[in-house]
Amino acid sequence: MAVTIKDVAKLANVAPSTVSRVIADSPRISERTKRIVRAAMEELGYHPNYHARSLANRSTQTIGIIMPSSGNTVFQNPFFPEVIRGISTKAHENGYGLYMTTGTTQGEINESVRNMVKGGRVDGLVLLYSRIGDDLIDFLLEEDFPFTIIGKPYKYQERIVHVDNDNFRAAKDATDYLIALGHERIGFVGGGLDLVVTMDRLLGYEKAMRLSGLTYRNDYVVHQEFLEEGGKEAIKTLMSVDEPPTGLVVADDLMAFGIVNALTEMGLSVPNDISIISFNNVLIAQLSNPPLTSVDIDIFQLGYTAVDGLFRLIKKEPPASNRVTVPHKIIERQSCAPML
Amino acid sequence: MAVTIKDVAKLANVAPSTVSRVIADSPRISERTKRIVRAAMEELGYHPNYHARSLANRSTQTIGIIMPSSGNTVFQNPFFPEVIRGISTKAHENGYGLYMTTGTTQGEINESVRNMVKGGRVDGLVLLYSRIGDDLIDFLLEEDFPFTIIGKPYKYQERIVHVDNDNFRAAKDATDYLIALGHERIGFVGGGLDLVVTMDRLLGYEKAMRLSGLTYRNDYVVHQEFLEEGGKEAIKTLMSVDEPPTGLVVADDLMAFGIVNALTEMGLSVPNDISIISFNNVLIAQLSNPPLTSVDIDIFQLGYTAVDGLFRLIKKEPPASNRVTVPHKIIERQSCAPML
DNA sequence: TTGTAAGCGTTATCAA
DNA sequence: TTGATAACGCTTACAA
Repeated sequence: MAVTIKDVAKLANVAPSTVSRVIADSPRISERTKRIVRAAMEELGYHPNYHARSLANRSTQTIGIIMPSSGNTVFQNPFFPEVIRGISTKAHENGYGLYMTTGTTQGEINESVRNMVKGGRVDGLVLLYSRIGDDLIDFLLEEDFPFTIIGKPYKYQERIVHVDNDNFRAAKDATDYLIALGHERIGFVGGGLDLVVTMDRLLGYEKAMRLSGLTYRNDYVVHQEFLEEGGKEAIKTLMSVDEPPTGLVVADDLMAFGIVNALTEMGLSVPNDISIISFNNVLIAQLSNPPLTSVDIDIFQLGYTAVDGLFRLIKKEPPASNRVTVPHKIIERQSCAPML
Repeated sequence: MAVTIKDVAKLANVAPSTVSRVIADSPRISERTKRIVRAAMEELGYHPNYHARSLANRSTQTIGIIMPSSGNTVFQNPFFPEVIRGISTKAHENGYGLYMTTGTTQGEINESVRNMVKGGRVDGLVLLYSRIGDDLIDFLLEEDFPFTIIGKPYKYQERIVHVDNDNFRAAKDATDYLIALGHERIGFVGGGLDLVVTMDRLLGYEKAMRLSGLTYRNDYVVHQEFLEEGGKEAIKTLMSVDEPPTGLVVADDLMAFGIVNALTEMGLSVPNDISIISFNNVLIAQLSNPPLTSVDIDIFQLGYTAVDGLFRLIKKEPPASNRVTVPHKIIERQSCAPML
């Protein structure tokens, strides 16, 4: 059996409560007693039991990370490691650890979130996605449980602390970039339509098209998963319409990469035949051939800031604002060319 | 205050212990009682408290992941997301969650591991690296705490369950591959010399060189961090010796990628001026220009199998073998050319 | 088949 | 400044 606070108390000739106070470095304990108790802890190799502590304390020093379903495929997209890097950096700065489960279905995810929350397993949650109609949000709000969202909540935006890019604007900028190069037949490749980020970017794209007097065509808009495969599927669809687009706004680098590869296989060239601008600016964007012009959304910062907000919530400090917008910027590389 | 087992007991008109048994689905409780209790749980929205449970139980249903120091930079290498993907898949299959802390220094890591272990925060540990002289291993062995290593332990190999590639052989294969292409001046770029994997691969490289009667030159061997930057540094050193190598065995794709880029900047071409074969076969290897010939080590499987072994340990099932070797294979792409 | 009661290892409250 | 003692919410002998 492990050594407990009682063993230490016995050895140090004090009460268990005193030991507890020494652990907490309470100012109401004499330096002398502290020394003695600490010596006893040292001698016995004492370490506080985490669960007993959390139970008495109602605090866990850990935050939960909720990923979109199928953690299995999610890690294939470099977005997630990078956002976790931001999260873990901030968490670590505050002595917090990270807990994550991966579920294959949304049902599994919901179940595991309920367990985390109701079971008191974590002090707060960061949601790495925002899906339209997600009932997790209602649940968390109802429970009054601290959480932040990376992305824009599909409702209750004033009530939910979230960190996001201005995706509408970013997509509009990206589209305008293509338009400025002289493109008129511009397509859009997004992720699932149930993701808020997809909607925002789609809207930004649409706005740019309309403002420039270009026609918005339904068959120029395709939705796929944020994976290389998704890109390949998307481009097949797009190239099969009459008068295929000459420019593409793609919501994810990995998808764009898939598109470039598929195009190359078809004997078409980027940017000579088709220009592509994508989102995220992960390493792949640099490595792609040609390197991709991509909208940098500062993924690390997204994660870091979300945790910052979460800590405020946990400490019940009212946040300055419920929404933090992380700036984006277009990184120009070689996947876009002017129309002749 | 949250709803507890007592509230449920009261509503269902049974003792708390009965409720507990229903949760555990004990066969010694009548179906009728189970129904009543479950209805009560439902009605009150009861969820068991995780910490109380773990405390009474001494089981946490979570496994800890230990990464090499500075989790901050570690996620930049795609090795880690991929290995975590394997880990999380297997963990999820068994209803386990993942806990991870990131430390900036080895001291911080050690401290947080001690806390996890002594504090009973996790049921077992997976170490994602193996460093020579790592005292974590002695600690864990001493505590008799379940853990597995991805890589080869630097000592006690018969006692520690670990999952590894045959890195000696893999490096020998890689070197032989270059030799078969006619290269004679072959360099080696590895990670930190304190990593066991580096040593194994270096030894394999050396063996191949000697067996083929080629000279092993100290100035052909360089060690750097497993990052793009590391690669750039390495190649600077290597190109400054007299008679620089014409072929390179590089222990990591990301490094190799850095090398290729640096070489390109110097006006040299891969594979025409220098052939490169690297390790890991992550996405970057495909994307690099030229695509890299790389030794696939099945990272996912490494993670998956390590957790499998860990569960055996936790359940005290003696494992078939303490060492599992995951097969490697060379994926040929376009970064190697024959010497003329 | 179910109830009683003693832990599990802390923290927090109230006295002293 | 310290000590008793009652929570915290659950599991598990031991009884019944």
